[in-house]
Amino acid sequence: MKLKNDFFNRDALLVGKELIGQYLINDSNEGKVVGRIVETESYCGTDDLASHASKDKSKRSKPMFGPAGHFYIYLNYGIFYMTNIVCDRVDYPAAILLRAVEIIEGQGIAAKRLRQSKFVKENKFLATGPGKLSIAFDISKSENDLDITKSADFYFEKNPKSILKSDIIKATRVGVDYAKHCKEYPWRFYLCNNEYVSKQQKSIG
DNA sequence: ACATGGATTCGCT
DNA sequence: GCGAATCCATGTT
Repeated sequence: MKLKNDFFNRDALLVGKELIGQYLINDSNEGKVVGRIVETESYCGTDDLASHASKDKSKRSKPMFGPAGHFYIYLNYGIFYMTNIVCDRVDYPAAILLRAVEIIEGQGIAAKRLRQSKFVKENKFLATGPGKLSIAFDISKSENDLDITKSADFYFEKNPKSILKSDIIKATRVGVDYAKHCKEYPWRFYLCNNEYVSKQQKSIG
């Protein structure tokens, strides 16, 4: 069952947590790539100094202020695209960064895409980090602001098998040392003992 | 116009 | 734990 607007149109921390275990799907003409989400980070509000929206609405962060269920895609380090899914109500900036998935279908397609990026090493870890995830799912700036509740190419599907609450680890977000007190926020979620979670794992219980 | 720096990844120490 | 690769968006002249 596809996840619809009502799933995403809620508090970003709740959505970030509940996205763990759900499926991200890219249905392309090359074939289908399916990933089980194992790591996310929430960014929300203008008070969150780690969020692009903290400097108020700019041309870049505009999708974060729009309706839930749209992609927010941007280029980082001049190299990697970051894939976010907008949540919560219109005019309240909130999004979930998809940091890692375990690819369970279409590994060959994902591997082929990754091979074309000279910054990614080829191995079985196809989407263990936000940059690699975007390449594996062929997500780039043309997908920015795409409504994934309407798109036939990109969508989320509910995993009928739910994840134990105790298997979801809370942690601090990665790469936001500049964000003053906000860098301590436990707004990162990942699946306990899963080898496809990206490497940095400072759990805070 | 120009300067700045980053929601990363990999490889080496 | 640290540095390099790399380039766009943003903020500042």
